Amino acid sequence: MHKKEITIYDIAEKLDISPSTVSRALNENSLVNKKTQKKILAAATLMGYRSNTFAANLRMQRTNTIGIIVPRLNSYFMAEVISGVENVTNEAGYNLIISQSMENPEKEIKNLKTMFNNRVDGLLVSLASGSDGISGFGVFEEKKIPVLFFDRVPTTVIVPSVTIDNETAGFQMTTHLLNMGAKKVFHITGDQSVNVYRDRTKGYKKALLAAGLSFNENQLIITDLSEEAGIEAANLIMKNGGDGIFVANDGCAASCINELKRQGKNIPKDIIVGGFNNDMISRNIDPPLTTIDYPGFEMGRVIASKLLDHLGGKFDMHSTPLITMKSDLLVRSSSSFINRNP
Amino acid sequence: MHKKEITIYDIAEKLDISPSTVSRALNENSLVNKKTQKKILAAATLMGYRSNTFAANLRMQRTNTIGIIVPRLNSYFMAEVISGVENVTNEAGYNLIISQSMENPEKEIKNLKTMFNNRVDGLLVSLASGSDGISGFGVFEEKKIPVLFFDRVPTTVIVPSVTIDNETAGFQMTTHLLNMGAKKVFHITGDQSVNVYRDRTKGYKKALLAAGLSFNENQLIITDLSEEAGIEAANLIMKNGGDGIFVANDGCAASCINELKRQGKNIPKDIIVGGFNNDMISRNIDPPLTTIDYPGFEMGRVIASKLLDHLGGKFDMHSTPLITMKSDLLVRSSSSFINRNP
DNA sequence: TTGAAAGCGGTACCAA
DNA sequence: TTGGTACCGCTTTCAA
Repeated sequence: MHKKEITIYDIAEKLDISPSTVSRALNENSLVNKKTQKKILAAATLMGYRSNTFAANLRMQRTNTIGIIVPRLNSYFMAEVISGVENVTNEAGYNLIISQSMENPEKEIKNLKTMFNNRVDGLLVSLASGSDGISGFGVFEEKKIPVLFFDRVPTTVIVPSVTIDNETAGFQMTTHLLNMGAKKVFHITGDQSVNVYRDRTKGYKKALLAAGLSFNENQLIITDLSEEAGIEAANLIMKNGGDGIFVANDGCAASCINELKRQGKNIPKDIIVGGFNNDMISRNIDPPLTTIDYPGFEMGRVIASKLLDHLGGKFDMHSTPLITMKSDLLVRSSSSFINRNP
Repeated sequence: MHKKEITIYDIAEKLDISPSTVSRALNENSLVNKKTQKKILAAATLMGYRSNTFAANLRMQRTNTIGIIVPRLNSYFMAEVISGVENVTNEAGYNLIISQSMENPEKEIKNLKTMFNNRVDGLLVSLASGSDGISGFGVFEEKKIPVLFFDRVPTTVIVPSVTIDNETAGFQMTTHLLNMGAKKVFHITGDQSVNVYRDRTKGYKKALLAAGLSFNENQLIITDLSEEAGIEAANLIMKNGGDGIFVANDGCAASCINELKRQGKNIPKDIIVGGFNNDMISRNIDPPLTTIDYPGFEMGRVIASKLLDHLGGKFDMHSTPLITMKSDLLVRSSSSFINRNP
């Protein structure tokens, strides 16, 4: 059905040389004569030759492909990360194959299997909530296929991972809210089996403690961090009274703020709020949201580079498994009287 | 370095049967005896066999991989689309390889080449601004590799594509703004060589005409639709005076509204505004933004299904090349006095 | 219902 | 610097 593909044999025959030489020339192997190479390259373009990756992969036992599995593709943060990853892998001539676990550990294992069967050279993973980061990964270890975790990483084992210091960030944010005068700070967060949320909560509690405040269980609101959850949490806070909120992501913080406003609260006069991620939304709601700058694109570039460097033998990921990236507290009007909009 | 992989030959040897039979059994070929098959399957799992996709691909001349090229990965809309695509392709056992053109036609061509060399079975493309959707695509046509365009599609040729009716949406939005009492409606949009923006502008002009208004060149503000562009546009509108704005995306609309508010304007009292896409941000700014609901996830599912159906021979994409999806006008407070927040 | 064997298109070792 | 050739692992035709 397809027109016949041109192979190195066709080129070899036409030029009356051996396939080995053609192969070498095409791969810019320095062993071949400059003139022969030029001739071969010219013939290749002329004949419309394209290399067959599969034959090469089959022979070389590698694929030039790296895989990435994320909990969900459709978040601003993940989109940024993937953009950063693509940027690096594409540059380096690697293919990127993507899948999402939909926050489902079983689907994660299924995706893992697919990646494995597709012989990815390396894997980037951000865990589904509820996943331990162990089940399903054994095969990769056995076959020495490098796996690098990022953002949501396993915590019961030490494996190569890139994160930010969520606990410190949570501590900074909470301390900031307390410093701005909040007396009763709520914390809206996600599934505590996920390291990022658990650590942010840890930082939150630590900050309360450091300020001599006791932690009250009903100030901790555990949700799925959706827009809807923000609204429900707002209602809860209206009922229980509070003057500060630290939300573990910006989208949820935004909808929470809006609900509070609808109910007549003034932000930041009555309640001050901080989010997390520095999503586009944090800059554009009213008032602009104090948040933690968590640079997704940059993280994407970092994890891809680490993995490729490891594959290239430039350094061993396992020698310094735990990498922490910088994150920053960004103070905006939602938590500050001084900068508040008129 | 790697532990030796188990192949069908290993299984064959162990069971003292031929590789052909093993291959058949593994592929659930009905020719093989049920008992033999059971035995083979058991041995395969026991021995830790995994099929080598490359050998199979090489032999079968197909890859079970589809490619997607988008202008930019890091937008809420694209993230939704890709999520939808992944959903379908993963379900169907296809791999998804992704790349972004960074709005650069040359990079688009490079990516096209990579996809081609990787022998993708089919390709999904949303064009870089400035791309004609022709250069670089010839090889796909020659080799009969199906290419399906979406959102940003070629306009000088008729090729399989999935879009929404941008002109009608633009017309609806503008008409709505006029109906709500706006006398001078600005339009902030993107590169007019891109079909989506050009068509929205067409709809905008048509609506003005239908309302008996003449189109004034300085009411058309062409930008890159970034957050910064929204701010600049706001300043321009402050200078020239206007009481309605139709912005071709929500992010830019959001920052524009915020700048107008900073300069003392009341939305919607002084100026009413409409956006495009129904991004998360549109629901959470103040006031909530009237917009066009453009369901990205759904579009992702549609394009992936179409392409896979085509590959499966279920229908020919070329028989009905132009598919238009539904989009809806969502009226919110940014353009309506009645629903306005107190 | 099973087996033998010829490829698919490269790569790389060994010889020349 | 080049050529000959075995081999990567699977699928499939033909024969048994």
